[in-house]
Amino acid sequence: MRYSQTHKEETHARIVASASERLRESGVNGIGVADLMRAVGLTHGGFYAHFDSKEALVTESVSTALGQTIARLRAAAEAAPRGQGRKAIAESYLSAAHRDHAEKGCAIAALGADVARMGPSVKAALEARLEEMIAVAEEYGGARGEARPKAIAMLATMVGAMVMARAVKSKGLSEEILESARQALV
Amino acid sequence: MRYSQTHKEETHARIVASASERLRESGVNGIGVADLMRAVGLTHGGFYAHFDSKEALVTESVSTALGQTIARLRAAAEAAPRGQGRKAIAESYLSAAHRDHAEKGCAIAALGADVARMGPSVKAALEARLEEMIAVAEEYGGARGEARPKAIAMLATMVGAMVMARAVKSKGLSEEILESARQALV
DNA sequence: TGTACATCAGTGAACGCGCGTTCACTGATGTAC
DNA sequence: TGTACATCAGTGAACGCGCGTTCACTGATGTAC
Repeated sequence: MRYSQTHKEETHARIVASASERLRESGVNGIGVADLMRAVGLTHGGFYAHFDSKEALVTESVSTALGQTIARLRAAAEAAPRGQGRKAIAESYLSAAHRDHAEKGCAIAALGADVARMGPSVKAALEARLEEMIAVAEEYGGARGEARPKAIAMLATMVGAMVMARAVKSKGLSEEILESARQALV
Repeated sequence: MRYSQTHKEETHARIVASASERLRESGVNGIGVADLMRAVGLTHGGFYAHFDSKEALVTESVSTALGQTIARLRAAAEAAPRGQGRKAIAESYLSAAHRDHAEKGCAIAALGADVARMGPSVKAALEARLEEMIAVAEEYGGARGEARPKAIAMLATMVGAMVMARAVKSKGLSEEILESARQALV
């Protein structure tokens, strides 16, 4: 086919963008390479011309997904009135929309436990993005002193609340979990 | 074989006890029925005499696992000096040992995202145990007023910190996450 | 400008293997006589 | 007490299917002449 010089890179990016959603939706072991390729209109045979392994795709997908989440949190903080950045971040993350659309949401909440069972390169990719996330939370945290541990604890509360809110059956308890976390992050 | 009246119940319990560890270790889609049965010295054919489906085993396994976690947290709180229950719960949960042994740890941190993708009966089983966990956190939370939301937020912080501490590559950041969550839950 | 050719992104069959589930069967046991 | 039998927990082969990965091949393209 020999398209333009950037054609392969564009296809690669399309695969990652699509896979990052499908993986968050189904879990790493919940969807296969063939389905991930089919989702962008390709066949599975071509997969290994783009990635060394499924794990390599997961690595890129997690990084891409978290990059988007970070951008969203930063945008929410910047759009908020002065001094309200922390609150805006918490409310953006702890929304019903986020809970109901894991495929567009935080990859730590959706795939954190899967990544914990994978190799060091996936964990390193998640870690690099987590450091960016900590930096954002720190910047808008409004804490005087101890800013970094407070930023980390804030993220832990958000991630844990999202995992719990999704794993529970009753809508009432799910809402209560999100609201409790929001209150705690005032 | 026709053993004693309780023989089948004992085998059933042995399968659940073993599976609850293997599932936390590997994730719901990371280990199969045959391996789970092999782990207790049985063959996979007998599985459906004990459970309607793999999902039914996951339901029982999650409930059993969380029952143990709740007992452990309660024991830590009861062993602590008066007024130190909350701190004892946080330190028990946010330990390096817990991070390094997911198979013996909290099923919400290990399997929460998997449960979120499963049917209502698994979610209902997790929810029932989560309510017990909230009750324990509330009892020892030491909060005056707003005890329940504070208990929920505490659990969210613990679960999220554990997920993040396990998903990260560097030991330093992992420790920092646990320590930040401990500080936040003073 | 027109034609032959080298490139290489993507195809699809195949590899060995494990998945969840079903089912006819086995054989050690407690019970009935 | 001794023997025949009904029970049923557990066995293992088989179902159709999907898994991650490999590889010989295709065919539309940009380039060289």
